[in-house]
Amino acid sequence: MPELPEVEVLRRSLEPLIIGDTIARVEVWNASLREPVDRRKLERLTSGRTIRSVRRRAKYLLADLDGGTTLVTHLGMSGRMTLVADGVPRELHEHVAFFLDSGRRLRLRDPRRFGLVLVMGTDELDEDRHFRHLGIEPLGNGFGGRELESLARRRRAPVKSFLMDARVLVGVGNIYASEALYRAGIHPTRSVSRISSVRWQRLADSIRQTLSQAVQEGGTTLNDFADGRGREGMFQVSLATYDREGETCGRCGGTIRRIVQSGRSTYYCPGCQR
DNA sequence: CGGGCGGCCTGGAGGC
DNA sequence: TGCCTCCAGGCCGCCC
Repeated sequence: MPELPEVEVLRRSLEPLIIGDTIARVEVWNASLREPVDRRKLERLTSGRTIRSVRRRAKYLLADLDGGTTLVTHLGMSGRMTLVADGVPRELHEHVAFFLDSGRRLRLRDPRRFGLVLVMGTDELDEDRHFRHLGIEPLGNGFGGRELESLARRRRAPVKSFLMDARVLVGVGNIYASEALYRAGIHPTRSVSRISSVRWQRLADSIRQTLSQAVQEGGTTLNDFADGRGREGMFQVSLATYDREGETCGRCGGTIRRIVQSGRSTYYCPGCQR
């Protein structure tokens, strides 16, 4: 579910609410997420510690705690993290919760259990197997057409799969890959070996624009997504192609098509994308 | 090695 | 109403 914009929206919403608060205790009702949650370690490395910063890397949310540890969470496909008062009853599929000194709890709900909760030393993040292979942050410095073009050298994958490869760049999932390609006017099946420098530049600009706009609009809520206060996003209204098979393209009046690439749906406009 | 595919889960939608 | 199949925003390991 959540791609870069959703995790960034979540991060921004939580940051002012939880910085300076202290984790009093942790509850793990169901440890079987994508990887088993290590209760002992989680308890040992988080309880009694104050939250000093809230960051994002790729689609991971990172909370740096006192004592040089970082709490890592990933929402998988269906995860939602919200801050509620202690007294609010546990919701369906609420698997893990952090009770804070302020009398609130940060809870993780994740029906499909593709999410992740980990804790590690802050200095271990870069070498950790979840992070070490990750590519460029598309909203950070050092991302542009030139970088994309050089990463594509000696590869021949379809450009849509390339954009979704976390070793290349992070945060772009199935929705934003389709949307960015539409804005750049590039056909999703085009091989990365056959894209000109000008079009790489246009694609990098489109990725940045699409992601930034989605963050501004609070992310895309198709089913589950909400920020830390439970507010849903608005970017689904701005989607030009995603989940719009058969609808009319706003630019050329053609019909949006759906195809399957590497087992995932891709949406595009045959008139606008070459 | 790059790239495609299946599997991990549950729930919602749509067909009959 | 129920039952079945298909599909879903991520990621990883396996295979060719």
